[in-house]
Amino acid sequence: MARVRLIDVAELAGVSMKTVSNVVHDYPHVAPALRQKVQSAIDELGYRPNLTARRLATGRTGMIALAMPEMDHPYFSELSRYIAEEATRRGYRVLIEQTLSDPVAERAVIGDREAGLVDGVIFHPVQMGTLDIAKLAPGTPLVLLGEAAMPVMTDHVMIDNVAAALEGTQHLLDSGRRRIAFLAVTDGDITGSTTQRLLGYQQALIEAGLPVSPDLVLTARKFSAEAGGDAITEALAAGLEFDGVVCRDDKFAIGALKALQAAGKSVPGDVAVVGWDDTFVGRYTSPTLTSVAPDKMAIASEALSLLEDRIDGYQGVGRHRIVGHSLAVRGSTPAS
Amino acid sequence: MARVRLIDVAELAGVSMKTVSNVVHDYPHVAPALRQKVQSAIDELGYRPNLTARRLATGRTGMIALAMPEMDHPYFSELSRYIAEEATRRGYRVLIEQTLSDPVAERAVIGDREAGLVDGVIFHPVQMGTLDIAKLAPGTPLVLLGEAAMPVMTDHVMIDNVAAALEGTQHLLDSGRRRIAFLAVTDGDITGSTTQRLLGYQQALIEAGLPVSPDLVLTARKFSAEAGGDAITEALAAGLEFDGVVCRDDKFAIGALKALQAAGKSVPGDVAVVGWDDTFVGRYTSPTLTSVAPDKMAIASEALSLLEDRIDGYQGVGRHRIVGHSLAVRGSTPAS
DNA sequence: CTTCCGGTTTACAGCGCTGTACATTGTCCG
DNA sequence: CGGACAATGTACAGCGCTGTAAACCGGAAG
Repeated sequence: MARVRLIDVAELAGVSMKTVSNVVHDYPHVAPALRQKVQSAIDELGYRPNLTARRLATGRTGMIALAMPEMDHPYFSELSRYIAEEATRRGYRVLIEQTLSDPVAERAVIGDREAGLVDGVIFHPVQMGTLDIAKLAPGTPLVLLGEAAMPVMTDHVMIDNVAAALEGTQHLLDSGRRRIAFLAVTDGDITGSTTQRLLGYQQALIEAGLPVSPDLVLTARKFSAEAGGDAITEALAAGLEFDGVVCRDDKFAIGALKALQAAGKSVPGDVAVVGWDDTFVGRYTSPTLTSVAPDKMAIASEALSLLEDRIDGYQGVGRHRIVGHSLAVRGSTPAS
Repeated sequence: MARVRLIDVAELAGVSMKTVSNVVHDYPHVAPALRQKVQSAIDELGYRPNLTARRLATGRTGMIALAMPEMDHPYFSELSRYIAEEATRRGYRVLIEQTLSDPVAERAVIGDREAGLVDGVIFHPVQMGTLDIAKLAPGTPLVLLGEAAMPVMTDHVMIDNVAAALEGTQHLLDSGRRRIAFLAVTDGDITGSTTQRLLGYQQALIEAGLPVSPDLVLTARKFSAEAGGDAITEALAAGLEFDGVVCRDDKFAIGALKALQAAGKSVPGDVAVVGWDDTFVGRYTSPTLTSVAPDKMAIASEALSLLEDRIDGYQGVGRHRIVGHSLAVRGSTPAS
């Protein structure tokens, strides 16, 4: 079962290696008869081109890296799916790179000690600032995902967080809610996401002529459903009154749902809840979860198309694509 | 920003390419002074080895492919995470290959037209039989995941489905349930999983001296939460009585939970529910979901270690590893 | 009949790295 | 002081493929 090489095929067919290569690549100027003969030789030997060698010769790997915090976070796994599909469509393979939000791992993703592995990188940073990123990756084609503030030299895809938060909050206002909490800011949260979402939330309140009360902006220990639930429980225990919650994250929303029910509050009767990311889980909580829904498919296709430009040699300044979002209205908010 | 090559470093340091290579690889027999000099040259030029070239020279790619039906199915995304972590630990990178349960895509995974891309493949087949697989991949190091019936030539990792189903059913029996349904068999389900789980379910009933009633084995249209829920709703409408449900899948269980509640049944009061796979979602349903919990981390590490053997040249017949499982008891079943 | 031309095909030099075989140097004994 | 041996270092041939430049060939044009 020794590997069959191009030259083996060439010898069997009695032609040069290059001709075989041309047949493999469907190069048009090959005489039909020869093409036929070469093809049979290929079939007979079961020849399969060695991609590594091809890569070394062409300098292209046909692979992109997808670097995300966690494969099994619903938002990222859903996004990965679309990116994998879009990449396949465009003829790329996807290498996964799980950073687990670790700064060292994030740095490794782009400042990798090795090179020539992938043609480009799609990266959802958590810890790294855009400046670090730009410094480490001056050459690599790169597209950033998420809410990192406008990088200067790097392409970037996101949704309009302010507008989305505004709409989510508005949805609660429309159904008559007046005391709406925001869940939550987190210590050490250096992502811009929270800030922007909080901004949209405040803007909606202001537009409705309502006061923006700092009490209503809750704080959570960390990013998890439990921590979100605890924040709600504590707020309730402290006597805070609210009839709606806008969450920066479905995980927080799920925690909130549980905590509210545990405290005897009905959802959405007493308190309505809006989540964020429209993940799979929200369809199976009870009640089901109303959630801001980024257009994940659009994120995937925009990211790939920006990346492909860069791979093809585009050198301009960072481009920023805002893709669409909507509000998936479900059981955790009353029909407005 | 031209690429820096090994030879550039060698020239700057005034040594041979191979010595630079030795320094890069921490080969022990290099004189400290020389090592130092080479290292500075590396740093000065910012040299980064070209992996593609290395691969061509060594014949090893340091990558494995992970082929799964869907990246965003909770079970698979959780498993992917562990596999990605384990692979990183062992120095491999992971290429994802999403089959979407499509027979053509599955075939492509192993019978790929190209070669030399990865050192090995971890594959969770859905459509392909083990015979097809063996035929297509006579040379590639390969490890199968899931319940494909004992492949002869291929390594394989799974949990003991019969035992796990038995335990899940027993758990319901222990709490006094006597009419336990199985959710569900599906038309065109050619996976062995359902069969084995059904077997364990029946065995538990027999051991408890209970009749095995075909009525209690429900049928679902397809694999989805909705279809699972519908099956329950229909059974209820047809007047079927049951006080427990063992589900072959968390998705079915989630659908069942919703359908039972919609029909006014309390869970676990009237009907207790056991799911399968212990996915993330089950922690956030209400009630939370008791579920058979395969040891996913063990699956990942066993799979990698079998695969590594094969990559290292092991040629024996297929080995079969049964890894552990447990029952994650939560709110959908009464404490027994 | 020769020339020219475009479509075909070939030979061969890399792509950047590593493994092998061999050369060199230094050290330790007898 | 010479020889044996280990420790270091080098030269160079590939790994399998593709790009380039050049050769080839049959027919249309002159």
